[in-house]
Amino acid sequence: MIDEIDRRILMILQDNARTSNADIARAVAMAPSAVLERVRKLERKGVITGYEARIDPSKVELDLTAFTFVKTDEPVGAIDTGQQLAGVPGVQEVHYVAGTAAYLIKVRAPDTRSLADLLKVIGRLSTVRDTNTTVVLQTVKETGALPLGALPQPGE
Amino acid sequence: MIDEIDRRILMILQDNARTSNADIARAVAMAPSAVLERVRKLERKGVITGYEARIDPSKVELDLTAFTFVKTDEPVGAIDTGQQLAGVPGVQEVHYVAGTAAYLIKVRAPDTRSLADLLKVIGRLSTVRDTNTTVVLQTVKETGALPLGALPQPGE
DNA sequence: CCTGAAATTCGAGGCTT
DNA sequence: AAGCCTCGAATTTCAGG
Repeated sequence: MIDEIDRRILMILQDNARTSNADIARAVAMAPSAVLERVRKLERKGVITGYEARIDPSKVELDLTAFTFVKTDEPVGAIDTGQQLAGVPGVQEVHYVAGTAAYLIKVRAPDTRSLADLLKVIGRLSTVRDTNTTVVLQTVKETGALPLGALPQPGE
Repeated sequence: MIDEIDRRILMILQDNARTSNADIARAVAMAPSAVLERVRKLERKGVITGYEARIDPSKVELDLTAFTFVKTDEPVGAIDTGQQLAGVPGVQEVHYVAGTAAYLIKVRAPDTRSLADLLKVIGRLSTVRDTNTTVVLQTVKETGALPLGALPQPGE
């Protein structure tokens, strides 16, 4: 379904979504229009789901990152609460995780006061039992790029 | 430093990094070249740090997402271990978090076996004391887009 | 996957504040 | 100096073969 050339195109676009077709074409030794055709097909197949500009949070007054475990009352399998959490401004990610029915969410806020407000909004949702927040002090690495190349070897 | 037009441009590019200058120009009622000039300046100032293509993990055999707390021995303030963690293939994010000297990392793998391999590699790092992994069962929302618009209001 | 025409990019240069 | 505009050659993108 996805051949070696597609993988190389995906790696290039993950690294820089604005790489020109001409440059990609040179890298994979094809005509620019053929590259474009492959990219469009990858988009249609849902392999590429979009293109995002990455913004430095500190440059737009969003210095606070936090991860919050949200425990809920809802029946196992339902993700109603998840949808509600996803709709709260400042919530970047919502993952349903193993263990006690809970979500792990990633949150951005300008400061601790805003974070408190955000957690208050979440705490008010009817199915939310409690929350447990871990504040990030420093982010060493942060990328959406998937490991399309080599994965770690067991080693032994 | 960043005016209202810049904010609108950033919002558009966060949503779709490949939006043409012509389209952005229409949206903000300016000439395309002026938009380009602003984008270049935002890049130079470090506000825009890059452009990433988003790929559906399930379409490239990466169905497993996990968050792992990594406790270390290293002195407070050092992020040496963090750099090492960032270099492990499959590790997307590395955050130094409050509490006991620990990192929270986000990890991608094709399956549980690969995840185990990855955790084995991490466990072998000399400064790593132990790890605690939470596996994601379902991802409801996942975006790198920052909340540039409205943030949640306290409400009361 | 390649060729050719319409749309877009993005630099140069000029105008206004 | 800073910001926007118009203009035109290089590039991107789409239709068709």
